[in-house]
Amino acid sequence: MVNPAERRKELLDSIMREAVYEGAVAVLIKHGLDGTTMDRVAAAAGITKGSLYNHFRGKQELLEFVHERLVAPVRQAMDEIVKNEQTAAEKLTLISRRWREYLVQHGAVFQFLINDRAAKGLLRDSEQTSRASGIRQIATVIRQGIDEGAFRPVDPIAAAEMFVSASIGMVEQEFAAGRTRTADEAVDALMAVFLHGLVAR
Amino acid sequence: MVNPAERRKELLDSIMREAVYEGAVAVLIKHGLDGTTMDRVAAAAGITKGSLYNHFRGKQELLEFVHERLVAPVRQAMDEIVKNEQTAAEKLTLISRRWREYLVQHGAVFQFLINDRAAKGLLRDSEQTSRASGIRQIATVIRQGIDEGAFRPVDPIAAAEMFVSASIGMVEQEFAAGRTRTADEAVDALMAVFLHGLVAR
Amino acid sequence: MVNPAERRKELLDSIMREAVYEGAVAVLIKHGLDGTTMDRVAAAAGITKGSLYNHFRGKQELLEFVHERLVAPVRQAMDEIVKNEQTAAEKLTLISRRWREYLVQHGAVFQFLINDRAAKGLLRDSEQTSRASGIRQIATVIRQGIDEGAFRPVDPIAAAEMFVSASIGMVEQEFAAGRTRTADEAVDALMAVFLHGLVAR
Amino acid sequence: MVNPAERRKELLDSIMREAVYEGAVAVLIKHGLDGTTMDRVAAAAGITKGSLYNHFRGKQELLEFVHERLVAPVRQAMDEIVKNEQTAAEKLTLISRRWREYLVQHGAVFQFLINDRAAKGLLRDSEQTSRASGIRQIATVIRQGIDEGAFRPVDPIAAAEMFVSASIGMVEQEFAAGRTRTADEAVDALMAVFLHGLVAR
DNA sequence: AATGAATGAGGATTCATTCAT
DNA sequence: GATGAATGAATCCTCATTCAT
Repeated sequence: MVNPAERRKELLDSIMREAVYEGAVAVLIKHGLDGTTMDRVAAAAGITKGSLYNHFRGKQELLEFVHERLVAPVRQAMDEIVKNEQTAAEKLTLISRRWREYLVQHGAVFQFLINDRAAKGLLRDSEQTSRASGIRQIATVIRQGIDEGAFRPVDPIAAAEMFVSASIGMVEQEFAAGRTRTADEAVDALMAVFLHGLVAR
Repeated sequence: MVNPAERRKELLDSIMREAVYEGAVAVLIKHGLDGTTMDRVAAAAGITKGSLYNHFRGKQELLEFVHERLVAPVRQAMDEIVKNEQTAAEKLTLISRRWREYLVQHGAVFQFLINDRAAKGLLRDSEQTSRASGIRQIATVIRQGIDEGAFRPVDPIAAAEMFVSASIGMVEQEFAAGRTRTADEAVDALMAVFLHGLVAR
Repeated sequence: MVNPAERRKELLDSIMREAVYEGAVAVLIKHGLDGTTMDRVAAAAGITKGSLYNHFRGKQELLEFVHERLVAPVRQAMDEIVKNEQTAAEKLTLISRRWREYLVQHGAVFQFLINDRAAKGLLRDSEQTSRASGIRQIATVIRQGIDEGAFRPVDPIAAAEMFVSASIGMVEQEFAAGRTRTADEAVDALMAVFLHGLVAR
Repeated sequence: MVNPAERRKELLDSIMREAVYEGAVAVLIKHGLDGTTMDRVAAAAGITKGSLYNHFRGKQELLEFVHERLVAPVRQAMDEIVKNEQTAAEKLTLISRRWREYLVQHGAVFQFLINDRAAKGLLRDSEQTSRASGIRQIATVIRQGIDEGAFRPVDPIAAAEMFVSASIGMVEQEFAAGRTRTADEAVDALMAVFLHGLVAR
């Protein structure tokens, strides 16, 4: 298909992008989005600033690349879960658990990728898309639950927005307060409220 | 207690801080948090940059002052609602509605005050405190509900975190997507899920 | 009219602009327009780059200020000459001589201010205006000559463009070739051609 | 003389230089001299930047090559005109017309080739030579006119400098002002002044 | 207490040129 | 001879903060 020369080129390029990815994540963790300068990313990636600009058109493109690499696994996991043969409730629980694992694992980074969305022009599109697509997926699951008669006829979009925000919000508060919850605790608490509501019967 | 001279000083100072507040809000709306420079705030407040530093130790203190003034009314409203003689469910509904009104009303500003929270070092403490105190209040209400037997025995803190995040998240999504919900729609959707859960009976 | 404080402010400001002017001219002479960086101008003016930006919105504004200061005397001289009670031919001769003096005197600088006009966005408006206004003035004089019956009915604008371009062009060629003409030689040659043409009678 | 291998090399080389010429002109037109980077030229020529440096020592040499190719036809035309069996006045008129056609035709490019001459170190020599050689040719024609008794005994070099500068200057002003003259208008105006002068008789 | 000029430490981006493959 | 990734020096511009008047 491709000749060896091209293959090597692509390999080198992917190695490079890998280095940039890791460098950028390191910088994001250490200095925050605002402290993530091209200088620092280049240094952390072991290349020069000039080289960075040979591979990324600018800061925004670089950050979108990093963002995408960071978010892709979660998106994939969600895609699979949504396609499963499971009840809507089970799917929501699974999604909740996967997210939590991922958020906690990438803690310091998500702290910034999640929050700065609208604030800076840097990620607007990709992040907006990413959060929005998560919401769409969850809305699909909720709609499934409603169709199957398992869920009450709530507004699926609104409910999905709540679910996403609440999931992220819990993790955020833990980071902010330095508190910690086990995955079970967190997922149980979330699902308890979302599935059965606060009102006793 | 205080002599007239001091009194006048304080009066002048409060007038000045008022001007700064209004100027800063105008700048926040127009330029966003990132575009909110000391220069612009000074100009918008009708004073000079030097004066700003005579009244605020630095940018962070200034922004915290503005933030506090912005958030105070909401906090007060919440305090009153929490102290009311109403059921927990009624209180949550009221809080939800008040918030929504406030968020939508201050749209452009909250857009930034809410989002940039953790991202920049600028507001960390005050915002954290502010969000955290909201969560504490709501947790109190939820605990009340549990004690009265109206709510199921969920983790009040976790539930409060969800409630706050979901409320803000819904408004955020509306801003981001350019969509609009009426207050009733939004509050009904929120309360439907939080009070009765997704699961049908 | 103005209080002493304002007066001092303005004085300081004008001293500063003077320093910038001289620094900028020095840099223009030494490094050319392309080598005229904000850094170098600041250094040559004995201030810091930051200060430069407190007084000029950007490079373009700075260069336009320098350009204006450089060109103003010529424009004034021309205004006066045009208003004189003299024949059109005398006026053209006078203008030609004044220009030559000025061009030769400011040699190295004009070299750049004159040439880069359209090439860079830096001076477009002001220089265009400046050259264009010179052309307009000369066209007025030529029109006067025609009206008085002293000049033939040529196209005044076209003739003025030729006169200006030819005047500048001669000096340019001298600079470029390292040659030198006395003012008399140059003016005589120019006026000989423009007043009486090449054709013998 | 040359073996076939060398011959093929030269052929390839000339094809390549042709591509570079066309690419460079396209870039000059689209981005201006300042926006003419080696990257863009390489891309427009369909080769890689590295290759550019295998065929041109650097940017200056490349631009001088392009300049030369651009100017050659005009020079040739002038050579022929100068050698003609015509009166000096006829030759000047012809030259003026040819130039005008060429300048207008290559508008966007000349815009930069002409103006930036002295400003940038890029073309100094070649352009200087090119303009200087034009002046020499015209001076020859003027000298011819003087020798034949048709022209008055002006300084031929000075007059040639005026003629060249005035010709170019008129076109420049048209570009700058967005105005347009027909070839006849322009040539008539130019020759009217240069041949017969401003003074009426 | 007000002023506003001065500061200086960044930060994003561009580009001609080199060089290993 | 072609390739194109790497380089690194330059350049314009921003802003929080200080300080003499």
